[in-house]
Amino acid sequence: MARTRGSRADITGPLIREHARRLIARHGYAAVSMRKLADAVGVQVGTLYGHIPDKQALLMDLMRSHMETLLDDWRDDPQATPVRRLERFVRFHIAYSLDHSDGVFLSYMELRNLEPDNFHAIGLLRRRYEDSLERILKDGVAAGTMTIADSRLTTMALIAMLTGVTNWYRAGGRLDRDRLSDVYWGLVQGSVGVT
Amino acid sequence: MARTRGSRADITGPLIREHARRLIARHGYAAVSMRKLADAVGVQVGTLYGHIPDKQALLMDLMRSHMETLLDDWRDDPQATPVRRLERFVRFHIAYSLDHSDGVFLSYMELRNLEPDNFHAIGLLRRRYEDSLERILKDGVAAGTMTIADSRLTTMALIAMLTGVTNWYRAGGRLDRDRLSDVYWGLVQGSVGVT
DNA sequence: GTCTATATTTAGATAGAC
DNA sequence: GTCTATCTAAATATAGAC
Repeated sequence: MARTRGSRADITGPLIREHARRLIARHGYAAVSMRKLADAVGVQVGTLYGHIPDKQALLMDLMRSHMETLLDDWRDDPQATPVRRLERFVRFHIAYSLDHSDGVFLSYMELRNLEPDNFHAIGLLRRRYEDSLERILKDGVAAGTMTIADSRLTTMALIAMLTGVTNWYRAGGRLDRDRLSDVYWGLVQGSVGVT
Repeated sequence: MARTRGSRADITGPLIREHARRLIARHGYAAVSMRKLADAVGVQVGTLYGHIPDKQALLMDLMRSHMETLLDDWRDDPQATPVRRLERFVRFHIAYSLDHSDGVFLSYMELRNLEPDNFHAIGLLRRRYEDSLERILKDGVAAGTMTIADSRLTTMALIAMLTGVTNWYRAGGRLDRDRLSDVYWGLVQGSVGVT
């Protein structure tokens, strides 16, 4: 039991990431000092550097893990019809965005604070996710069940529309989540001309 | 001609705002120091404070003037049909977003850096703009030329979709602006069930 | 109106004790 | 693994000269 003062090695690392995600999502990367982060976690500043090399690495860790979880959670079903696959994508994206709103917000807002190499790496992961949607749209056109003027533009437009839900939806509000997804799915169906 | 050293009172104020808009849109409010701003403008730090009270007032000035210009430039035409009014809104919003991309981006990203009173004031202006779109959608439903499950949600979804164009559109790219607006207008028509 | 100089606070990061 | 103490740089803002 030769423990030092407040040692809890197993949980401090995750705690730092949790608080950093929340604080940066709320106030922005540059506005969250290492001291404020340490205060939120309940440790001293120096302690942070036992878990992360520097502030930029912390941001990159948050963004990379967010994108990897997103890509890992989304599983397209190539057996289903394109329309059904699109519906699954819409409902998945909304649910994921609401369940991980801080991560979604942060990953979108803090791209500009990544150093060039990190920016490029995250860009590749984002592109993979976008492409998985574009694949569905192209398959829908090929199958004759969707009408789309420009699949790339439509991909970007739909993702912007769906992700925007994090900006105004508040739990306990006028709409419940199922109803929310239903309405969005209706908008998407119309916009891609589902027959 | 008793001018002091580099005095050019008439243009320094506007120059400060122009550079601040560009720098904050690119790097974020907290990341742009008054020194960096002064460097970009070509004056010393102290000079800035002859034109603005403090950094927060500068941000608020940028956001307020942006919203007021937006509201002033958008003129609905109550004589036209709802569908025609919606088309005008879509094309206006895209053109405005591309012509003022720094201002649009900044006004969206830096809301969280406004002090409470300022946040509230900007929120009211944003709400007025949103309401002008929702009015069109409601009129379209009443006229029987649009099918909309939830006008408020659809308003937020459409604005998010249209504003998203600033995130990926680059002048000189694959699409010209007219073609871009055409495609977006097609998406919007479908999503609100224009008959 | 602008510059130089400075007051004061806060930032990211590290060293060494426990 | 964590804390205390500290280094160095950079932040916002102001005072007074020209």
